[in-house]
Amino acid sequence: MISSMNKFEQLPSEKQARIVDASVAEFSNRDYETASMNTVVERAGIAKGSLFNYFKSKSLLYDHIYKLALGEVKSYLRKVRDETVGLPFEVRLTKIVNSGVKFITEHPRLAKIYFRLIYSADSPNRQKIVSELQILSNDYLGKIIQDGMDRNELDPKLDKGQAVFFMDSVLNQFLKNYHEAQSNGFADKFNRDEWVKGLITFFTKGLS
Amino acid sequence: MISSMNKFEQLPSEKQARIVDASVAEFSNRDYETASMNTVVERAGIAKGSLFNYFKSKSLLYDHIYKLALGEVKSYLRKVRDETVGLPFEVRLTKIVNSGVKFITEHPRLAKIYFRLIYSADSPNRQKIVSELQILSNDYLGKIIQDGMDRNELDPKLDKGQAVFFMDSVLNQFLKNYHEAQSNGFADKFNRDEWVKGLITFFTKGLS
DNA sequence: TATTAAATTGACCACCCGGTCATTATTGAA
DNA sequence: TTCAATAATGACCGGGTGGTCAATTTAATA
Repeated sequence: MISSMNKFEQLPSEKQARIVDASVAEFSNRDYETASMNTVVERAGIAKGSLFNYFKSKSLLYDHIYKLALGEVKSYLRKVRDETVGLPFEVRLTKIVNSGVKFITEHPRLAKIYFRLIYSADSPNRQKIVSELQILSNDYLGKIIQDGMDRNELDPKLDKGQAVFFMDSVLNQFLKNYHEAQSNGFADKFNRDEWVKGLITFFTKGLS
Repeated sequence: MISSMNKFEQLPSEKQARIVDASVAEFSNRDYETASMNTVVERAGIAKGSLFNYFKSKSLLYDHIYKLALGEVKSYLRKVRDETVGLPFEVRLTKIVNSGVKFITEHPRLAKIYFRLIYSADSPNRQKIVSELQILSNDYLGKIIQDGMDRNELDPKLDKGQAVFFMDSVLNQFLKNYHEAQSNGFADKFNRDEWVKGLITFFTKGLS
């Protein structure tokens, strides 16, 4: 099967990089509807017709870009999970949070696309993407939680679906705030270690 | 001082209602940038010039509408807090969640505007609004938590700011999901009591 | 080098946007 | 009933959008 973005993949990689960079820049600072193909071609230094030759529509370009962002997120998560197999729940969680922070620091624009994806109401195919992410998250955090239950670090009678949801909510919101603080220059006001400690305590012991 | 929306306030209330209804409809199903003044005037059955006579700009109309939504949210929250003064933490929390669910059911469009406000990245004055909401939330949940600490139901050494953040993240995300499930017709798949019980247990005892 | 095939270009299209303002319709006082 | 003040109207404006395509440049073949 010939992919619909074959044309793009066959471009010299330097040109691909310019286009990806311009698209990431645009989709990270405007939401999907507002992002402009004109701006992308200007930044990339190519003609509009060329971009529409490589990607048949704005929506297909967006597909390429958000999948790229998600792929990077997944790679960070997979890495930290595999590196911490067998370690206690609290240690793993700490490393996961720190890995999230690292991702945000190293790929702030991809992070913004990721947060737009999970929090905004109007990306194309949003419903499909969100439910894919839920499965991903259930799988990922689900395994971490299951390991914790197997080691008797977590309550074995936990509703795993709920537990995943709770952790996911707090972790994403924390990282989103961290990301905003960082891109506003307030990152120093964030005592990260205090927050990570607080998160762990909250997850394991609650508020009482 | 003569308010800039004096013109609007002096309209016959039936006309006001039509305009508010049309605006709420539009701002609830498109985000700020994408929402169309043309659509609003069509729905409201008035001329475009009239709308711009009542509100000098799209942004001022949006101000009016989101303040209306926030006011309604606040009124629900204030009511349930005042009605539960002196009750145990868990009971209060349960009633707060149920009140949130009630709000979503009774005002689904205002709920959508509220969630857009707190989760989307691109409303006008977003930074200002979000920090106002943080203060509000700190005040509101802060008091609930403080009461819990005073009754020795919660750890008196809690970092209250963190505790508010954690609860806020989970509660908002839960209500947002509930709202989406409801507007997609999947509300019956949501065993609300199970979730409320899970939330309370998570907040008080954590996952272990 | 001559010829053909493929890639690149940007002017152009129809459409929609927020906002304006001269014109028209409505109102209330004399 | 006249007339001035006010309210309502919608055609119109400049500008931006995603997308197209005939014309041109570049690359490959012979």
